[in-house]
Amino acid sequence: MAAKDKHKAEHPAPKAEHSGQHTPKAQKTDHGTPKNAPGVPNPVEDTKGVTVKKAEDMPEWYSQVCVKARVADYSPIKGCMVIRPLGFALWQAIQDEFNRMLKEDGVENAYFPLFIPESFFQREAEHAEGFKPEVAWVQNKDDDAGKERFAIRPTSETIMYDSYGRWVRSWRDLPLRINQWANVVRWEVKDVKLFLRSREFLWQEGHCVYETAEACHEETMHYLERYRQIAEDLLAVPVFLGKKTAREKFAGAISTYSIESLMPDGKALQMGTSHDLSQGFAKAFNISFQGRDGEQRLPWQNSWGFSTRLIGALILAHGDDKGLVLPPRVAPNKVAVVPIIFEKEKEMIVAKAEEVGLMLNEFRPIVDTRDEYTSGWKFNEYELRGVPLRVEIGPRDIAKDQVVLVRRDTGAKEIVPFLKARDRVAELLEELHENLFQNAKRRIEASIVAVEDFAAFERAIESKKMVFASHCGEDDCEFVIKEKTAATARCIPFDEEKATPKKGATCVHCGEPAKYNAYFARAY
RNA sequence: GGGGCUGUGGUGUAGCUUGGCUAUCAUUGGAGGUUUGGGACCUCUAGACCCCGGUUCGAAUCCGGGCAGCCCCA
Repeated sequence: MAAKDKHKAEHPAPKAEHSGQHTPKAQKTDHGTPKNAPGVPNPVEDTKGVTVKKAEDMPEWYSQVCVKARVADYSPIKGCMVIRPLGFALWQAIQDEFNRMLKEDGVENAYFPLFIPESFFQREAEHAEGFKPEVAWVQNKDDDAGKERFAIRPTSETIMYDSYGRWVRSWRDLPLRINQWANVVRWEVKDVKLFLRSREFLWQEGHCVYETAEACHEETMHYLERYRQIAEDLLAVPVFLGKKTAREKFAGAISTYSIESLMPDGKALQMGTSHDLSQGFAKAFNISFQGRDGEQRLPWQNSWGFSTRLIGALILAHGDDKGLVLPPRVAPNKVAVVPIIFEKEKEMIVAKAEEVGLMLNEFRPIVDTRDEYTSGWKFNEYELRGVPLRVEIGPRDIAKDQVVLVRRDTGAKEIVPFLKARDRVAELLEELHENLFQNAKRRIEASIVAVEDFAAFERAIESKKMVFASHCGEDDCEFVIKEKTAATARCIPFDEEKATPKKGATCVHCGEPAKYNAYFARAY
């Protein structure tokens, strides 16, 4: 069908353009929405909607929502995924916001190679050991016999710091602050899941070098706060901030800090990490500088990252039995305008819908004027796809100079005068964000239980809760807890008061004196 | 790391136990018509046995291996 209508989807054409009269037949030929028009779906696959309830079978629900809402799709290779336009639009919205932050902070984007020489990995022993099980290697036997093999990056510390070693000479070169948007490969074998655990995923990784430990630590914390903003203010997913235990920290870091959330199935999800690398990599990669005093010194480094896993988080956190619910600030189309078309008034109704689309242009509306689908079909479609607000406009509304607004989160309908629609849409989108966030927050708070003995710990984990408990801080003890319950230490809260055990408190598992309080849960 | 379940048009399925003619049904796609305030209806049409090997006159069906998906345990 005509390419002309491509514009209708997201950029409604002015009313005047449609003032010419056509016969119904000609109209269909000239004005039908083209396949693959942006925003307007072309349902080539199953369009029946999600067949299981979220609360009853979340793994199946999650998979169906990803596939049926056309966020992502499976690929022929285990653990690899196709990110479809809707999923990628979400990623781009996250990128846009984070790039804005980077710019504000003065961190620059760059790009380093996908392949890393094996010898680079071995320079930092703990790092090499930590990533060993999941690195994928490239070795072409014909060309490279006897030569060093290459890793496909699971993370880029080593390849980047090799360059940094040559770039940093003087204190004047510091701080060196670079971010990279890239794909990485971690060869997971078990429990792969779209977005949440895949062999290849997209992420950003910031890698900075500082003159002093203080400056380094400050920015390590600053980016943890940036991640909180991305999760909570952009995606409406509540998180808590904390420090990883020694067992769970990044291989090669002295401290790892993370933002953690709890999904509705009781599983914790790490949504971003910021690592204080101290001087270990600087030593291993010969990054040094001449200080202000003329002495040769080692700099301090951090690295921080989040991935497309965030998309999985927002799907799990907000979706419902009808499908996806997109938090308004990342939704590529915040509004879907659905005209209620009646044959005899078709021209007028379609024109009005386009006028509404134009009025709401800042919200990138989908204006679905196709007449080969009924309005009921479209309602279901945009609900499945998670569009935050639906605007209905039919003959009754036109007669009364009004539109009908329907929220995706609550399903609440309201009628607003035509001229007030734009302002009301803006308000509702904000309310929607807040409502999603508060609902998730209440759910999470209700799912955390403080326990003092191990029997209660096991019961709580078994009933899909997150546990807050005192721990001795011993790696072995933490390991045994994992063996027994499959739960891992998620983080030690920042709040000193929360993190410090009561006087005389003992470890929830081994009974030794407690060193700190931490959150435990089964995790993705 | 261990165990289990599953794989048939784009999607969901019947058939498989007990091998046999043109692989069932619905939906989706295409064409046409009639419709449109919560997944409309009619007519015509297109489209599939995961891959490799074995047993057999004959395999979607039985056997072995592989690949992929899902679940449970650790």
